[in-house]
Amino acid sequence: MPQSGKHVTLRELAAHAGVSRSTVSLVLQESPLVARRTRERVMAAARTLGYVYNRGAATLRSAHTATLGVVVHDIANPFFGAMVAGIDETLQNADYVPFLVSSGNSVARQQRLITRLREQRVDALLLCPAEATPAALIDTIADWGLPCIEVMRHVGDTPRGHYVGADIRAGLARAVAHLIDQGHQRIALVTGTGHSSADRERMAGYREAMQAASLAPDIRTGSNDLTRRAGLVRTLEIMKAPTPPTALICHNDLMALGALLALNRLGLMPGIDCAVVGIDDSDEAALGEPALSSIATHPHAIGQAAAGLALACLRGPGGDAQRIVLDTSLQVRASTDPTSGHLWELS
Amino acid sequence: MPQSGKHVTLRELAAHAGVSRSTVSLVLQESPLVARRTRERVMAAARTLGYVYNRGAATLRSAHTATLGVVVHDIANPFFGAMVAGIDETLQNADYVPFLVSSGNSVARQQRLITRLREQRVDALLLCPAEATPAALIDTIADWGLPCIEVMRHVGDTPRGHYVGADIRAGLARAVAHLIDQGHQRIALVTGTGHSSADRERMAGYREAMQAASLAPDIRTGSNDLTRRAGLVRTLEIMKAPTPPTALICHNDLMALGALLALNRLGLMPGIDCAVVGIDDSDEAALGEPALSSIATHPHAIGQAAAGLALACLRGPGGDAQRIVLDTSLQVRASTDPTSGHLWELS
DNA sequence: TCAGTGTTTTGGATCGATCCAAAGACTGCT
DNA sequence: AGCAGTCTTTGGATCGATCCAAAACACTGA
Repeated sequence: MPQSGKHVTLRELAAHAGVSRSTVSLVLQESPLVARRTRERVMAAARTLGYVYNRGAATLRSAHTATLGVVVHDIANPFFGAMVAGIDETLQNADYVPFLVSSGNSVARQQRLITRLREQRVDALLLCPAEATPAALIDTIADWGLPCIEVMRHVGDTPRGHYVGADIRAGLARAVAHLIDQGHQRIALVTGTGHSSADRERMAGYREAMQAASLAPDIRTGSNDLTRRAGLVRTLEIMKAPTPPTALICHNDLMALGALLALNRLGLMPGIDCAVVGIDDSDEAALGEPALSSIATHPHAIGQAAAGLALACLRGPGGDAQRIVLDTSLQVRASTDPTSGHLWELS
Repeated sequence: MPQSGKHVTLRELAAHAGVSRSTVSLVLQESPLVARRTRERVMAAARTLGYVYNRGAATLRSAHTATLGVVVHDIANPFFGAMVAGIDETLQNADYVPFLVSSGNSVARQQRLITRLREQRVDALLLCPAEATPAALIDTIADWGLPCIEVMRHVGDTPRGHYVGADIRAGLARAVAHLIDQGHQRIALVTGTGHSSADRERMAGYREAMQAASLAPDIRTGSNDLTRRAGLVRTLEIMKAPTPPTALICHNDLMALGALLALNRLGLMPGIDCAVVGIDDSDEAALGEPALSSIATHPHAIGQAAAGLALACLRGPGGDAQRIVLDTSLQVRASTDPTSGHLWELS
């Protein structure tokens, strides 16, 4: 059936079905106005002709593309992998398609990508901003009239517009409390440069909890490379001090897993000689040896929430900036509590 | 400068710059026909008005969207993370934008996604087909006149159209030879269902090499879940036989890392009691303890090659189906050769 | 000054859908 | 039959760019 060669147009489809273009258009939009029998006739014709809807043409008139821009700063990070899966799932039901691009944490690249997305006339933007993104960007995007939702990170001290994230602060408080419970006193926080909102949130939650327990905060900022390798290298560095920390809270699971590797190399027993906590509770956290304690941020749910919020913005322009902050929870495993045993989680 | 509210059109831009629409159009296409001074005037006007090119409108006339569809089967797999980064990079230079979608290895979902992409009139498709994709799909896509490049996997026995992949077969031969060299005889291949082309290629390379050495092949097929968790579970199963294999070649690094975890749990020393080889040489392979030997498939380069080939197809329709197969190499590390020492690779 | 040549610029038609106001078809009721 | 009230269908006009053939312009040399 599907004709090779040029595309079938709505006009031809109308001719074939013996109705007007307008009627066909209504059918394609699933309008309730058109009679059932007519709709069926048109659908049948569409099938036999191999008609493909041309969203670009529709966009020109209706100013709505059924696409969403998604900008992340590191596509290879498993957190974003899971988040994107959540986004995908939610959009799927609404027949939206995501344009997914990765800024590689470069502001210049992010700028170019956003321009590209704007040329494509995406209906909305989900943005995990690159570090050092100028605070004005969000206002600029708002000026453009492009709905934008910041995810997990935000530029400036507090989200200026819509925001979806996780309650990292509470998570950190819980993690610190747990470590203190386990008898730790020298608890360090290993994070990025300290300038991104994600870093600041971690630092705030950590600092509060430490101060509440009258312990001296020990924050180790570094580069914005937040990979396994960075976790490894930085832990090697940290642990060679004369009186190193006895517990590390790492910026994310990747770095925490790197920290575990470092401890191994140093001949230290993770969880016994030094406790390690990650953030994200990625799939790998539960599997390792020792299993990694982690603050669960539920990336899949965050992706769903963000996409859902975007769709809501598009349906009704609504009013105020929404701020969705999902709960976190602490998964205690062997890397902080050797007695937690080998409850291997094989689903 | 950027006006809030409605979009500036090319028409307004032309009026503001005191030239005709056609001239502006030529400027935007960077045509050499227009005089330098005119071009500058138009560019300046574009800046002051905050003009944004409307690619959708352009598409309607010129039948070319500057977008590429990219369909992978598991976005969370680090191989695809790196591959997508390579694609992104190459497209960036050509001002193309990728539509990235994930089929989750479901044929039905893949079908829907491809329809969505077709509605968006993507100029070409990069496809890592879901398992059990009907062989006819590639022909159908060709009938549509949509250039398509299969990546890493292909439907049917042999690629029907353009294909970019890695020489897995040679890699497997090398891996088997290396293991035999290390004195192994009971070498098992742990792979997916055995039905995807990726599986078949692994099996073929493995079988040849084993037969060449007069050893009995031992192929363990299973589900098409190719994750760390699957590697763990399946290795636990495999190793509880009375005379288990002494070496495992796993479908990818994720599964191999899972296998290492399993050996740990069983109290076996990876690399000594049982050797493990992965495929992909992902970032994590080099970092673990023991470090994982792996067949390097260079996902970044594959992404670049695939995107490059797609762009080439678009420039000149060219002729024959191209088949690009990149070399693989074997990275020997402690998981197969304990004497390889701790040459920790910290770049 | 003018024909000849090469360089720039231009208006009208066009791509494939949607929007809108108004026409047509049908029903039930007087 | 005539009319009001629904339910369906319809033909322009339109969105914002590109394409193309032809017009305008700028030189050059006779």
